[in-house]
Amino acid sequence: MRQPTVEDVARIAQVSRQTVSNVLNSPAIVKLATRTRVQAAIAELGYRPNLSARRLRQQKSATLGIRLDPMMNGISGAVLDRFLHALTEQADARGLRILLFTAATPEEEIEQIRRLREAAEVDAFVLTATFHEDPRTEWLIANRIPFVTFGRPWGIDDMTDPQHLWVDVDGRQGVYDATISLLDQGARRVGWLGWPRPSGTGDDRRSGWEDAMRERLGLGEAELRALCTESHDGVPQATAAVVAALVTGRSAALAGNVAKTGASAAVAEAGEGPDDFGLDALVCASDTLALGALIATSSAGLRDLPIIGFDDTPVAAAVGLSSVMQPLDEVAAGALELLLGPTGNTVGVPNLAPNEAHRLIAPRLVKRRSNHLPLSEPSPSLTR
Amino acid sequence: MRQPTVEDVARIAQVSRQTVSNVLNSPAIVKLATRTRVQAAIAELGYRPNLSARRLRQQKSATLGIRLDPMMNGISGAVLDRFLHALTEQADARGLRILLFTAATPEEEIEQIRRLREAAEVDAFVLTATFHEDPRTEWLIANRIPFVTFGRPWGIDDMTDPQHLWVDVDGRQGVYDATISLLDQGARRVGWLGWPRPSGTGDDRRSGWEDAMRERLGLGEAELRALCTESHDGVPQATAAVVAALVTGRSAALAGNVAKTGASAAVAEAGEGPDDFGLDALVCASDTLALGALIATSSAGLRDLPIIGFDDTPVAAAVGLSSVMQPLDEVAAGALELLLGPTGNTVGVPNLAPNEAHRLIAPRLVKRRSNHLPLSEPSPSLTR
DNA sequence: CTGTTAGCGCATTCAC
DNA sequence: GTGAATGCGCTAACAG
Repeated sequence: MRQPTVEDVARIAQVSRQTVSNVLNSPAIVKLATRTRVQAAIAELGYRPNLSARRLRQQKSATLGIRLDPMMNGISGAVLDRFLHALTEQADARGLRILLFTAATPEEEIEQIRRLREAAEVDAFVLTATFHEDPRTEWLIANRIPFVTFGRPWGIDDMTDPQHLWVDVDGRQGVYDATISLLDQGARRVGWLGWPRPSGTGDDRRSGWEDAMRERLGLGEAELRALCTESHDGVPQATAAVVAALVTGRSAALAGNVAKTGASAAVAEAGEGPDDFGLDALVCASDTLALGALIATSSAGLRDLPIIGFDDTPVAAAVGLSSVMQPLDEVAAGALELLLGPTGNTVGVPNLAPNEAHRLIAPRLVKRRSNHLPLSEPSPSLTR
Repeated sequence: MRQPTVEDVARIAQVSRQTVSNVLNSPAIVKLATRTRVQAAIAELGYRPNLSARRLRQQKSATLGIRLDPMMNGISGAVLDRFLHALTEQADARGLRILLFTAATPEEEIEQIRRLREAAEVDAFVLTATFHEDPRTEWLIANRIPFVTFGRPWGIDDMTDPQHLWVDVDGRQGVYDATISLLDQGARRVGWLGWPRPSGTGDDRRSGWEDAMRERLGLGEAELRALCTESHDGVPQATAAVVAALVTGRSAALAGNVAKTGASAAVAEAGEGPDDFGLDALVCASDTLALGALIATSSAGLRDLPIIGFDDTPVAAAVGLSSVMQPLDEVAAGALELLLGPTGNTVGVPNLAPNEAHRLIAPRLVKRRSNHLPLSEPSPSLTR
C-alpha cells in the first residue's frame, strides 16, 4: 500500500492540495474550520509529508553532518558518544536529522563535507576536536558553509570572530573548581597531571589549576612547575609519569626519562619511601590520566591521595574517581541554537553579533566519596 | 552560485539531459565517445547528483537508520561506538548513509521507526541489543520493513527464520578459546564471572566456558556451579562479587548477600587467607566485570591471577587485561551484505534462504602480557 | 483565505 | 544509442 500524499488528504478534506500544505507549514493563515477538517483527514490517513520531496522543493536537507572519529581518545571516547546522543535528541526535537560520516584526516573530512554538501544532503556541520591551525574551519568559512564547532578555535587571535560559531566547556573553570575543592579540604600541595604542551584544551585546563593555586597559596612559577607533571593521554603513560614523580619525591617533568628506563623498576624504589611523596592531592587533565595516577598511587600504597579527573567517564564512576563533568546536553543545545538562531528554523550562514556567536559552558564537579579503588559497598546497579 | 544540474552538464556536453543520466546510472549503454565527453563535462562543472531529487524519483532514501542507546552499558559502551564507526564507513562505500535517532524504550523506538519510515527517510534499520521477547523485530516483520539485527533473536525457537536477518559474534566460541588458552597455560580451576541469568548473550558466553571445562577436565554440573559467580554489569558490583568469592574461599553465587552486608568488611577478612582462594584464573562475560575482578584480586594480593575479559575495550587495553575482541568491521560488513544482498544495490525486503540470512562471526582472543595493573614499561603512546 | 499554476532535479518510460 | 516526454511529492508564487 502506497503512503498517502497531500493529494489524498486534500481529496478527503475536500480542499486543494495547497491548503493542506498551508495547514502543515503556516497553520495560522488557514481558517479554523478547514484547518481542523484537514487535520482530521491527516490523522485518518496517517499522512506524513515525504521529506525527500520537501527537501527537493525547499532546497534544504534539514540535516546536520557530524564526523565520527576513527578512534576516539581511549577511555574518553564516551564524551563524543554522549555528545552525539544529546545532539541527536535535540536535533530531532527541532525537526533536524543527524547524518554520520567518517574521515581519517582533516583533509579527508573536508573532502567528505564537500561531497555531502554538493549532493545537497547536509545543510550544516558540527565539528568536534578543534585544534591549533585547524584547516577545516577556514575552509568552511571560505566556502560559506554553515557550521559550529564543539571546541574553541585554539591559536586564532580572534576567538570572537562571528563567522566561526563555537560552543565549548570552560575547562579552566572546571579545574579551578576542582582545585579549590581540594584546597578547601585542607590539601596544600595539589599537583597537576596534564598533557604535553602546547595543547589548547590542556593548557586551558591547567590554567584553572594555576589560578587556584596562585590565588589561594600565592605560589610562584617555580613552585607551580614543581607540582606539575606531563604525560601523553594513556593509562600506562600516566602511570609511568606518576611513578616517576613518586620516585623523585616530587612532581616534575622527568617522566619521560624514567618511562624510558622502565617504570617497574622505579616503583620498586618508590616503595621504600612513599611518605616522602610531596603531594596532598592531584588534579588531572583527563580521566585517563587520573586512572593512571590512581593505579600508580594505589600500588605505591598511597591509597588516600585524592585525585580528580576530567570528563566524568563511566570508568571514573566505576572506580570511584571524582571528575569534572561536561554538560553535553547544554553543549548540544548551544550548538543548535547558534546554528539555527533562537527562532529555530533557518539553517543558513549565520549573521550574529560577535558576543552571540559563542557559548562557554560551565562544567560541574562530580564528587565521589572514595577516590580510590572501590572496595566499599556497591552502588545501585546498572541492571542489564 | 547554484549547483550544476544534469541540464547544465547536458548543455556543456552537447547531449540531452537523459544521456547524462544514463552515463551516471548505466554507463554501459552509452557510446564510449559521448560517455567520455559527458564525464569531462561532469568533471569540469564539478557536478554531483542531487540526492533529494534522486530519492524522490526512486522512492528510496539510500539511508539506514540506527538508534543511539541512551546510556550504553558503561565501559562497554565503546562497542556500539566502534560498530557505528565501522557501519558508517562501510555504508558510505556502498553509497548508503547512516541516520541516527534516539529512543528510551523499545516502544519509543518502534514509534521512531514508524516516523522515519513514513517520511520516507530511511529504507532499512539496524537494530542493536536484541533481547528476549524483543517486540521490535516482530513489529518490523509484520510491517514488512527491512532490517537486520546485531544480536541473535534470543528466546525465539527458530533462530533461522529467514525473515529475521541477523549478525552476531559467537560469544561461546570466544569464551571457549579464552578458557582453553588458560587451561593450556596450566590453569585448572578456571572460574567464570558472568551476568545473572537468564541473559541471551551472557548464557551463550558462559556455555563456552562450560564446554571447555567439561571437555578438558570432565567437570560435572556441581563442580561448574562452584566455579561460577554472577554479578550485574558494574565494576563495584563485580568487585563485590569477587570479594565475596574470595571470602568464602570459593567462587559461588553468594555475591548478592555479601554485597548487601558490605564488601569492604569482607575484603578485610579475605586478607587473612588469600592463598586459599580456589581459583587459578578467571574468565568474565565483559570487561566491566573483568575490571571489577581485577580490582578485587589485586587488592587482595592476588596480583598474578590471570583474568580475561570480553569486548576488548580501551579500558582493557589500558590496564593490560586480556580480552575477547569482537570483529566489528566484519559485523558491519555482514549486516550490510544481508540487507543489500551480495549484488549490493537493492534495499528491499529480503528473500534469502534460511542459511544465508545470518552470520555468526568468530571473535578473536587478544592476549596481553600483564593481566594486572600496568606497572611495567609504558606501551607506545597514543599521542595527542 | 483558498485554489491554480509551475517547477525543484532526477530517472523511467517510450519513441526515434 | 540517443532524445523527448512524464511525474515522484511537495511548496512558492501568484490569481481569485
